[in-house]
Amino acid sequence: MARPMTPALLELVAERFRVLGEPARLRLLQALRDGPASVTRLVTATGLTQANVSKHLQLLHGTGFVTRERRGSFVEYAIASPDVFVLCDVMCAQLDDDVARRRAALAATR
Amino acid sequence: MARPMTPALLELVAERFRVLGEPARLRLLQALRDGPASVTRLVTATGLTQANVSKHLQLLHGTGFVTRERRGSFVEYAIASPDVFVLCDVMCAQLDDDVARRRAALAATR
DNA sequence: TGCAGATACAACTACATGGTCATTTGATTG
DNA sequence: CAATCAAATGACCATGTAGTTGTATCTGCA
Repeated sequence: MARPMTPALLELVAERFRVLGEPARLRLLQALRDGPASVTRLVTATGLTQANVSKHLQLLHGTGFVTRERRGSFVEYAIASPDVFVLCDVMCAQLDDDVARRRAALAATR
Repeated sequence: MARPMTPALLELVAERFRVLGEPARLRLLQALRDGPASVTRLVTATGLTQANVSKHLQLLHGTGFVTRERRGSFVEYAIASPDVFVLCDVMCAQLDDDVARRRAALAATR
């Protein structure tokens, strides 16, 4: 956030965070970590319904988190950039820190 | 995302992304970047209503993004860890990349 | 104790969105 | 062209939540 950060820019950033703020979409990204996959492949991998997966993929693709490519009658989706996982890793680290902090705070009151 | 990533863990990560997926909350974090501030200070800084700011701060505090401390009759909120801004920076970078990619794709079809 | 400012909270409305179902579009093959 | 499989789309419902309004709680002070 080094730049001016206009409301419009802020909304764009928020939108991207919101896209990652859904367990189903995180599962899809996680599934794609092993490599590109078709929709049906992702359906079986995640246990979600086809329509549901398709919708989430539209969002992920619309925000540029995944790429889309036709392969015959299939459509292959793939991680656009490994940076997504950096975000997830930072989140996980913060999560751990937060848990530790809570535990410490709890211990202090005991 | 190096760990097992159970559904419960995934939900926790998603929750944190969702908290950052709101322009109002990003504005609050941005305002806190200059240092700790009371609720009223944040109200004037952001132009949001008091109740609204209070609610958002509850969420940010509940997820550990900000700390809370009473100072007399005021309550001072502060950034819990600068890591939040790392997340925002990565998002901004991805945003730029995505824009560039779109521009390139557009140019290719021209 | 009573008042005033600061913050939190509850109830409510409006809107966005996740999930499902049914249908449609697109591509392959016979 | 007909049949079939893959993927996308539209309609719909249910839920979550941002924002507002009004009120309650808490603190400091006269």
